Amino acid sequence: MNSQQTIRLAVIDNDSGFVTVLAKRTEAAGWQQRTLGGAIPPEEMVAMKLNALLVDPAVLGDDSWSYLERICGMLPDLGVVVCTGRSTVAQRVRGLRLGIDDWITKPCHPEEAIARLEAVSRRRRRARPQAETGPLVAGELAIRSDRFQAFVGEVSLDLTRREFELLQLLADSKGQVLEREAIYQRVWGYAMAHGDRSVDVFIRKLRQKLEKLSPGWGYIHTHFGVGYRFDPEPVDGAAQAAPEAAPAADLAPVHGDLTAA
Amino acid sequence: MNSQQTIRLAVIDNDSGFVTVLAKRTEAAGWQQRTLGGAIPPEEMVAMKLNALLVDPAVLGDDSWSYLERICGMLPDLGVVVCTGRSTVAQRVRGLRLGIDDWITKPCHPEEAIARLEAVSRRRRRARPQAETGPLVAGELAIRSDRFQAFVGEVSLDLTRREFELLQLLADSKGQVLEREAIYQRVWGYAMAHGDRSVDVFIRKLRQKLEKLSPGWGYIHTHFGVGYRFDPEPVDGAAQAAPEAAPAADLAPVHGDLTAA
DNA sequence: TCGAGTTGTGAAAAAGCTGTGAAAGCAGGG
DNA sequence: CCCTGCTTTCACAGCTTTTTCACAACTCGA
Repeated sequence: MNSQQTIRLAVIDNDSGFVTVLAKRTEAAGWQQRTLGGAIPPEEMVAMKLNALLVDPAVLGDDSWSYLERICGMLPDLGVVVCTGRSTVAQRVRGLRLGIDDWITKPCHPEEAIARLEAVSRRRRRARPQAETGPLVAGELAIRSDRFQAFVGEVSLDLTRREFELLQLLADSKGQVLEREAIYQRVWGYAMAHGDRSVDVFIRKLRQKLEKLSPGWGYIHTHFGVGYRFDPEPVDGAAQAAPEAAPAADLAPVHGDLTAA
Repeated sequence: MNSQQTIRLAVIDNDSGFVTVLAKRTEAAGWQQRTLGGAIPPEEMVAMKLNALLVDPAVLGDDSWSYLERICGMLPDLGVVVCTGRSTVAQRVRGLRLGIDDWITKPCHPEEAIARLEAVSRRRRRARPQAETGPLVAGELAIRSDRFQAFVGEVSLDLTRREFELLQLLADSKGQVLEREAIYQRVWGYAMAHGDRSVDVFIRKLRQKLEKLSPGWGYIHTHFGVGYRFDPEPVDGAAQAAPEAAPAADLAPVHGDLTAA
């Protein structure tokens, strides 16, 4: 299995130099990073589906402790790393006891911060292999990662592993256009050779299987010269009386979007 | 069940003062600590069922890196904390990348070391109080963990220990597809070597024994390229109903499972 | 409208996976 | 020390999936 799953990181810090450097490096590593100006409600964090959080309590103000405690309590899957200036042993111990995973002292090398974030989310992931994240619903489709399979109603699309991973990746970034290289990198796990058509071929297989079980819906859209975008929409064909099956998509906001404000 | 299960810690260090203080505190905290004079084979570590390891690579000699790598690779569930003297950022990053969970610099306060060890071995509190929930029933099968055995009616399947543990793991996650690596990790206790076929072989043995005492039921399903899924379903002896029509079990919502309660 | 560059398709070749039977290793009990 | 079960390893057959190819169909700018 792909061990290097992409990490979704949020940073709460106002040391712009540090944050910038960090952003550059995490991006190069293929992580998705979002910088926050300050504390945001735990609920929003949940929606962002983060793997890791790097935070300087100095910017949190007075009740940073209770905020951190709330975060750690409500997001047991989130790896939390504190990176701040001078601190006492007692403070660090208190933080770690409270649920924080690592505590780094500034100034620190961005590379080390990244390595520690990586270590922390590695451990978190291992501790809870596949949390009960309900199925991802899109159009008539239900994507269930506990089954490595997608369903229309009760019927399985009968996807192979790669097909499933591709579909999952696309659906995870619903609405976003993904370039072939990026898709290949994330599904296959290594760089795409020039001229490789694998992605196209698998897109076709997916479309075939989707069409067969869920005609009346268009799921995967081609962006010429760019890549593909997943966005379930009822096919506008006037002839289609079919799509009376409730588009459950809206009922289950399963996936928040990191890029969405 | 107690979420704070006692931690089994091993320490590889020769700073007797530090080790002694540490031992005193961990003992007070109810941990089981074992101090080792130097490197021991990863296999022995497996046997010790450790949760955490505190190690000063200085006492490991020259190939401390490869040793640590081996440990981290074979015992992914082990929390590894390095505690040593001066080090460069590059060394720390290398260590963390390699699988180490935390890296502390000496001199360090024992309390902080303990807090970090705790943070590192903190993991899901799985309230799996299999405290006599009675035998787990699936299809014609009754799995009785009190007997380390499965029965069809009164007849024992005559499972060996590994067979039983494998069956129990699968049945515990009924309906879920488990990957080989995950299965191996949880039944054998350490990471699966690439190309190891043990899981497949045991699946075959289970299938044989199940088939013999409970023909007419299919229990273990193969997911090509992924792993196996336990889901008892009556086998349609003659060419019967549609093959792909999902059995009722599949329709159940992903969350709560009434039969488990 | 033309042409270079892209994407969709079908099918064959190559690679990879799983089921199986059997032999080789191992550990505990006579 | 030998026996006896249990576990691991091996080699191979049969299948499934993935990759590769050659072409047709299509898009977009000149």
